[in-house]
Amino acid sequence: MSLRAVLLITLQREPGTGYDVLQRFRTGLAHVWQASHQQIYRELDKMQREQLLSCQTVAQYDKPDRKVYHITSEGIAFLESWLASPLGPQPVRSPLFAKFFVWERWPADARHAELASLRNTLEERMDSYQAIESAWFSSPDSLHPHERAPWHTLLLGKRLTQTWLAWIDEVLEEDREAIS
Amino acid sequence: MSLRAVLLITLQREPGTGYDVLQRFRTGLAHVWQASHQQIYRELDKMQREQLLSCQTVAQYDKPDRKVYHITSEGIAFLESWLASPLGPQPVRSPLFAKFFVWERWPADARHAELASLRNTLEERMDSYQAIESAWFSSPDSLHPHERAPWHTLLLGKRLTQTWLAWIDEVLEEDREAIS
DNA sequence: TCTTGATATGCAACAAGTTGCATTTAATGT
DNA sequence: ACATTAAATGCAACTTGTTGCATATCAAGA
Repeated sequence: MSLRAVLLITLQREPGTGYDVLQRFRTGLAHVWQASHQQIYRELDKMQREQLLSCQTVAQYDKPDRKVYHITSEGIAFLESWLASPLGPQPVRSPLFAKFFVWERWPADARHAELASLRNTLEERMDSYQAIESAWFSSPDSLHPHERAPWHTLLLGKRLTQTWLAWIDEVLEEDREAIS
Repeated sequence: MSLRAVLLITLQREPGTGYDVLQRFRTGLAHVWQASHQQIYRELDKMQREQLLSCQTVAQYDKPDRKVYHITSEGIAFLESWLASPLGPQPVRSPLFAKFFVWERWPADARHAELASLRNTLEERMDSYQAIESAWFSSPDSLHPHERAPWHTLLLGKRLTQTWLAWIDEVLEEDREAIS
């Protein structure tokens, strides 16, 4: 249900195609939602059939058509009711922690590769958050109240990522000491 | 795939029934994995059919049978190969952050209810982590190296939860100021 | 006594997300 | 000249997770 809501949120700000949404998920919405193109296209199509979105097909000579989706009044109603109803707790599912639980069976080289690659992912994530911050929230004090809210989420995203990074470094350090 | 691995991990430590696993997910594994009883029962059954687990049906007079699952050598092989292969990044999906993106459309009372209930969930989570720590890791310095690893994950879980709590309080505070 | 909650298991239908495949055009790099 | 990447869309099959329902026993509390 949340994918729908996120699609409505971004299309309400600005109408666009499936591909446009995919790009937004990769850039300005990177810390909010990620989905594959298949999922996006399928959901947009379904939402159009359910009247939450309307679609203008823009023909382009010698190129495949662009399908530009717009939110409808039904879509707005759906979004408002989604906003009004509480989310309910998200289940904890951490395969990495599971691996830590069987540390003794986890081969050292696989462990190091895993943690190094995770560290890398987190640093890239940090960079992308930083990029979003520079692009949209360079002077937080002069933001309108409703612009401050998304800025806060970015702040939390950064803090959580930093907490992870610090922890990984501690674990790697302890592992190095244990070997020596 | 990760649910399978988690089931193998806990059943390798100690054989048990679906219900047993459900209890472990609610207590000692609360910061690692959570799943509903339906999911657990179905997956255990499937894994038995695929020879990753064996099952002893223990009849109990006047009570429904207990199905005790044990890991097989194939199950161990599966687990080892899961441990050896890297996890790949988990997609970011945060419906709460999405709500923050449309702050201006998010009714104030729904917002407060949402944040208060999340705060509550996080504090309960913190308590359950604390309970796990007291029960299993009361003296971290005297733990064996492979016992320290799961303790580390608990530490990270606590830190992440605390980061969330601090952030929520900041947001609530700013919101109160904005109203006054 | 009656109800609630814990123990213990399961089916069926559905929703959400992944993986693999497939197409066309244009631009850019080797 | 050839290969790759980006732009742009989609289908089909599969896996994973949720929701609603259903069953039976036992203990404890109102």
